[in-house]
Amino acid sequence: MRAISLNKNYQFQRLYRKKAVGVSPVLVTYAAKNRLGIHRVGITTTKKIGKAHQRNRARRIIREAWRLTEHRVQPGYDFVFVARGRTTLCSMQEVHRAMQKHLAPYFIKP
RNA sequence: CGAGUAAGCUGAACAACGGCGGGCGCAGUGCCGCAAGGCCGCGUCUGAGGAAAGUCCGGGCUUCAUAGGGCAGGAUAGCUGCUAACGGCAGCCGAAGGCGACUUUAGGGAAAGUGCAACAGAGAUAUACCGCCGGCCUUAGGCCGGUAAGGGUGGAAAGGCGAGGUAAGAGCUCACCGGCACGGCGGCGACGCCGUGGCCCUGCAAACCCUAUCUGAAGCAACACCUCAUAAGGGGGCAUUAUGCGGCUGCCCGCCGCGUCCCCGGGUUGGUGGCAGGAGCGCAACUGGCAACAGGGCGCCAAGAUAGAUCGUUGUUCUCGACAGAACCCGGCUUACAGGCUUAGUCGCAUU
RNA sequence: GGAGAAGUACUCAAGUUGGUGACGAGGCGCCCCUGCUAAGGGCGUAGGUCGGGUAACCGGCGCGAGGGUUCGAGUCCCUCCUUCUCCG
Repeated sequence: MRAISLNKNYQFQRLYRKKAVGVSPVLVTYAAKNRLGIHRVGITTTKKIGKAHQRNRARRIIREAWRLTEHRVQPGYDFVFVARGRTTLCSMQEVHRAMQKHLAPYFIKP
């Protein structure tokens, strides 16, 4: 299934006000419950990371990691992933591992 | 073989599985909707660059009056051509550099006018400090006059250099060179060559300026349409129907509209078009032209997103992969860039 | 995506018909005042880098970076870099 993406600034601000649920050198994750019963995901790549090419690279890596993780996460939450400087240099597996760690409390219980 | 010059091309490839944007088709008639239609599924085609970048120029397109008049402002600056246009490109001219192939060049006007040239120096657009020469007074020396050859200062000192000439000197005279003016010849032209003349004219216009040419402004967050709205209310300033205010435009004219501006308050920040068949791309042994380019022929349609699509894993190969991501579209310029390839000249050495 | 503005020492900053040696303030160092500190007062360094000198000191380069015009650029022109602001 396709995830609805967050695009409005106030939607991002709602998550930024909370504490990050996971922090690592390659990824920062924010999470909040919504009442829609579906996933909504936003990706932030700031200008600090680099030019357009580096930011596109970081977005693709994060999006691929989310694609492999999505089926294990309980629906009904908003997530925001923030790329950091090292995200453009590392491999997808590193980001994938960091994301699994950050989202472990939200996994579907067996 | 070595060194060096110029121009151009390219910008890792392949396979499997999974994933993403767009177009087209099919299907269940599964879900939503009154409907148009949308979502889900399958198949198929297609999917970033030479700079997509910087936003430095030019144009298309759109709105503002139908884009109008004048001033101010801005831009360009050898000539001829090319182009939709340009500050771009091509060829040529002049100047500078290089043994050479070749490269670089904002390169109009300083006798239209104004301004600036600090410090140093006697003097900076006009000059006599030292010196040289002559005359007078005459002890050293002083005074008057002539002189720009020599010294010194400076980025720049009154064309350069040699000879004649002179009291000493000086384009004062002469030869050559340089600059200027006039005439002739060649060239579409910039300009070049030749002849004659006299020697009054420093530099800076990327200082003001003059001359010639061009120039209305804003920009796809433009703009058009649909929907919801921009409300109601409160406070304050200006104005009292135009000699006012707002818009087109920095100012004046002209035109259009009419109460207007600020704060509080509360609300909206959705959708569709614009949007990709265009000054389009590719090919060649076509025609004209030195070339830029123009004309014709054949073939092709090739991203169109809207938080923004090209990726992940595995395997193989090589030269081990740089700079880097379309956002309305084109033509240039500039800047960044691992490597690889091609073509055409030049110089040196060796051999024939 | 588009339209603009700025950059001068550690910080805030002045610098116009282009002219010597780049004002100033905070800061910093030393001294005085105090039992000690803060505040206050006085003096000083100007800061960086390269070269020379035992030292005092002298010279060159430096105004975001690189070129150009000029005898001479913080200033004028061109190209880049960085930061900030605005855009129903």
